[in-house]
Amino acid sequence: MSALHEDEVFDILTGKISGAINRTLLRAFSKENIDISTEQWTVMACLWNKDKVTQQSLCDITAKDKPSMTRLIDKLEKRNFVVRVSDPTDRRINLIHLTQAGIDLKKRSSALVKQVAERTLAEISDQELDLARQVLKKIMKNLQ
Amino acid sequence: MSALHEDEVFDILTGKISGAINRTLLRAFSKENIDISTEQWTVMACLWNKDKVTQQSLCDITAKDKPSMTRLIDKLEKRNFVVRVSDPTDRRINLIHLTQAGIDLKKRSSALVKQVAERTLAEISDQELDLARQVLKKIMKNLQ
DNA sequence: CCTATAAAGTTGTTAAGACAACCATTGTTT
DNA sequence: AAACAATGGTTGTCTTAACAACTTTATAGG
Repeated sequence: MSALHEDEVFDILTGKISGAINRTLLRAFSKENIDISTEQWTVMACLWNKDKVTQQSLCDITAKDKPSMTRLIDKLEKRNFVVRVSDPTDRRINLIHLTQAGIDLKKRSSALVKQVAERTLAEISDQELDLARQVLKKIMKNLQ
Repeated sequence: MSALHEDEVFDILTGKISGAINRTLLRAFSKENIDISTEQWTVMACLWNKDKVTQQSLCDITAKDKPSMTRLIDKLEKRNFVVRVSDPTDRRINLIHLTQAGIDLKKRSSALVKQVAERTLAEISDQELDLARQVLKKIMKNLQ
């Protein structure tokens, strides 16, 4: 009857789910000597999908704020996975370019990610997943 | 066909959902001059449900590690919402007791939390929510 | 023009999580 | 009883997130 199921909202709130996935993936990376955090990986995943974009657009996609992105990219640049390239037509803008090492990282990590995703979603049907996805979408929309 | 819907796993991974709920609630607290973080609130919520428990049991419930809990409780103690009480029968143990201020905080915050929860879950039927919950439960189980 | 405003990034501060190493106390095993 | 392991907490270090304040560059209005 009630629309409030506090325990479940609570679990999402505490980040139990995302935290658990995060830790699992991080351990998988470290086990394979891939020296990258999951946060850094999500930025890389954006770039593998579309390269040479602004920091701001990476913020929008990952729902992180600008300072967080600045520091993440600092670390990725230090590890030589990306470089900042100033946009000649608008000098406020940094376009983030993948390096060869950044491109190579995709191959090294994608098998691991697929493995973790499969383990995470085991025994969940496509139907169930679709429904869960719709609910999550509505929640995101409700929060703007 | 494929069980991999990477974009959605990705959203959970990035903590987009939990982050958005978190920020919304934090802003609601701060707007009402309730000086507490959402992480601190989740610990308080555990205590409102069951008082005088060990730090370890709070770790288990919130899925945080011991150092994180030590520091969260440091902060809650500094704000006078809880006190550490040494267990006389086992001197390794701190039992975390709510103070009167800690008890009072529940009333001040619960309306806000209910409001945010309602906004978060708007236009989502009980059926949908149940299904989503089952999926999340399976995911948690898959990750141990 | 030129002033105001907005956008893109950076820096500073504080809070939090992960991990390892550690201390104190209790339980167990001979 | 003594050595050992296990449990409950704390501290140290590194990484990350949120928010505010700031710099630089571009755009819009008068």
